[in-house]
Amino acid sequence: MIMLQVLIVAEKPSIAETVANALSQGSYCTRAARTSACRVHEFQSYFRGQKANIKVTSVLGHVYGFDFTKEYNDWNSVDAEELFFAGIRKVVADSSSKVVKHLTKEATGIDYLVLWLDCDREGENIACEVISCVKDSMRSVPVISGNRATVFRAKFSALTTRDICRAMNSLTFVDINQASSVDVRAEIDLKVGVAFTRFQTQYFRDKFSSLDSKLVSYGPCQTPTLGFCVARLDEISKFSPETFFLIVVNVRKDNRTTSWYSCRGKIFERQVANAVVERLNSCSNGILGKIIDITTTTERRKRPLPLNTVELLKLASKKLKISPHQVASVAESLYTQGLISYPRTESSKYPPSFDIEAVLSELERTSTWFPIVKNFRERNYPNKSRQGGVDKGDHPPITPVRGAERGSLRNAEHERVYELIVNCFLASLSEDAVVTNQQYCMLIGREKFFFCQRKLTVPGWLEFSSFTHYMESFNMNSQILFEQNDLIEDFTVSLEEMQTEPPKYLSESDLVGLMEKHGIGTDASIPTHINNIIMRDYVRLSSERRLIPTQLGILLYRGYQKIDPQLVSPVVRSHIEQEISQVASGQVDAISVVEHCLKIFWKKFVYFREHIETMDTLFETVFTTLHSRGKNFSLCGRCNRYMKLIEEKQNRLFCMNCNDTLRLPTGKFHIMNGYKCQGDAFELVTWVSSWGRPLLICPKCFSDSSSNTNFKELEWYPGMGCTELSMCRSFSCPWRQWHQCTIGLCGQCVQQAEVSKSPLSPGVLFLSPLDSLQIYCNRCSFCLKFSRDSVVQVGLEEQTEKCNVCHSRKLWLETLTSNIKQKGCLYCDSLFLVVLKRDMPRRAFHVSYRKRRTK
DNA sequence: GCAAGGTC
Repeated sequence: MIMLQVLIVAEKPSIAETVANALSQGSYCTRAARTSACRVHEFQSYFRGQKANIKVTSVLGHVYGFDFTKEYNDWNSVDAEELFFAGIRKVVADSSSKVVKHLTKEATGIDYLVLWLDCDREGENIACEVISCVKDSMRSVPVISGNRATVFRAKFSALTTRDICRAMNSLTFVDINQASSVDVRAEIDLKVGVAFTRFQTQYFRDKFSSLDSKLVSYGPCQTPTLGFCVARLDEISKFSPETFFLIVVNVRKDNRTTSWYSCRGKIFERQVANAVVERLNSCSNGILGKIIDITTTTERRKRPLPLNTVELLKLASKKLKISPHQVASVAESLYTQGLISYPRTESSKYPPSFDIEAVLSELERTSTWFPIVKNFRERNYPNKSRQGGVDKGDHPPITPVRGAERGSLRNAEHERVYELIVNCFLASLSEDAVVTNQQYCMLIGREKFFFCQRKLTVPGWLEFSSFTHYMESFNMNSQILFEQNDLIEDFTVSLEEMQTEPPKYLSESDLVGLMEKHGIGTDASIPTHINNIIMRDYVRLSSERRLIPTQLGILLYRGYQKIDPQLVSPVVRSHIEQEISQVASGQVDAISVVEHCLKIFWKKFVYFREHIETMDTLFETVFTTLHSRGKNFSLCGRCNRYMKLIEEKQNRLFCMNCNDTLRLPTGKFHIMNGYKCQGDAFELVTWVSSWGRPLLICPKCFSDSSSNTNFKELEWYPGMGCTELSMCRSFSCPWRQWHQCTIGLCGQCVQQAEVSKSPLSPGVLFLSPLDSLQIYCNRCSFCLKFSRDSVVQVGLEEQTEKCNVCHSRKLWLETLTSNIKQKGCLYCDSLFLVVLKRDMPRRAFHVSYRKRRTK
């Protein structure tokens, strides 16, 4: 009988292992694979009635992502509007380059492929990515549906052995509609996000000098996220505080003072409040208060639901003051250490198969948790978790998996997040807390006053350390002070003047809640979006961890609102989501949705670009415009007027006349009076970079090409500015041939190359274009400065006459003593020895190197 | 350099 070859692919390594364990009843072999994370678990079993060799492995999330084709990557040559119609392609995601090879290798010769991705749209999409990776390696032709199918999809609702086996016995097919709905979302997000981001980044950077943001980004998720923060700011600033009054009666009884408040509540008119107080005071002599009513009510504080991701983010931010981004990262780390279950889940209900007992015994094995769990059990817990909550099926709620001793984890944040997760787990299985409210009502004259005593009669889940601070609001030990019909003699009446308070800025926890409510981002991406708007400097985090919009954030929001409020509205995202859902359910085809949505956003883009000047007035109030800054510097090639040099984080030249901005690199600039670029007639400038070497550049050529060039990684040599960086568009420009300044190989470099066997070619010595009494090497630190006390001028021979011995170009020298130009080689002639009062470095090496090279 | 979505 032929043994079938079956490959199962899961979305992540942990699920691959769970599946292998369940299907093989625990007897499988594991081997390493090309990607250390995606191991392969093998066993023999039956597949569709035949004996089969089954391999289970995984990918690491998406294998591919979308990007523009290469020609669209240049910010300067591509108009942002074109991006709406640009070609896009699927490219292997950064982290997945090994995964593709891994899949093709493992799929070689297989008969069947079983896709065990998470049961959501993204999972369906990744399933298709896996198919495209393995289709050429399979022995059989990949058929994705029908009787002759060779590619199947496992749909599981829980990761229990029973459910995994059930899923394996009822395999279905990949849902192409769901998969393509993900591509729809990706294409729209990419094109819209990148087009708007590029356009507004360039627009604002070229316009405002004090705006140091490298990037002014726009995104269908990040921008509405910013919107929530600014909307709250608006609520705060619109708020006008109102004065109100509370009538308070302080009663003394048994050496204790209690404050009773008028049943009228807040009184907003001062006259009314004063009148009531006066009436009470005027008749206080002889008038007694009387307790006319005592009511006792109980209030149940429900235990928390099992923990899902969003809830964890909110709780940790609120109670532990750790940012959602950080919590997500700590939880991931706890998960990979095997301490907690998978931390990205929407489920808030334990599945029926969930083994609570197993978790409890794991906790009991540590001395930290043993007494707590023991105490917990002694109260006949665990209770079944609270009614309500959702079981999404793929991942159970976040719970501890293994006990950890206090102090044994990586750092304090790990400790606190782990403790919170354990506490939430125990709390979700505890008793509800019960609060008893005792409300007393007292009558003085015709006025009623109340006093409330709250007692926590059943602490329940509030006893776990993460929640104990709730208990502080209850006066646990208070005795009952008053009885029905008691008469009160000893009291004073007073008026408390107060003001209504504005809402506070959004906390991270509030923001997570709003994003979840409006469907902005997913549990895994919400922390990233929040982090994004902080990193881009649209909001700042206050010391109380509240999100305060910055001026930039506020201006962007106001600008969008002025031009097109939908750009910041959360509704737009949900509208797109609805259309995508129709693709997923097969009601509409993907292409028409992409076209439809892009058309809408393209129109928005065009309108936004036409009206962006309305944003200027907003920005000008806060950011300095280029017009009002800078000093006249070099000549513009278009209008021949002086451009202004603006030296900020991003150096720029700004032509007021042409209203154009040229970006310059970091460093200092000197003017090269009169020398112009042959290509565009802009005046050349000398740039002294952080390496301290002067470099001649045309600002226009530099600005046009700067986006493609990483200057830090380049080595510098004379003439590079206008030649080697291909900045210059003119081949006839003499400045491309800047080797007028070069002398010859650097002796110091030659020596170093000898010693270190460096494969790098040695540097070149050149006369500084700024000061002809200085000679530099373009690579090493060698620098030669002639003393002004003895040397008048040094220059290169116009004819490129070279030294016969070492091939260096000859220099002429004019000294104070001789007054005539003398000619010689820097290395080989004694001429320079006299003025330098030293020999040139490593001449012998220099010569030997030359000789060897010329052999 | 740019979006958002998975996962390490």
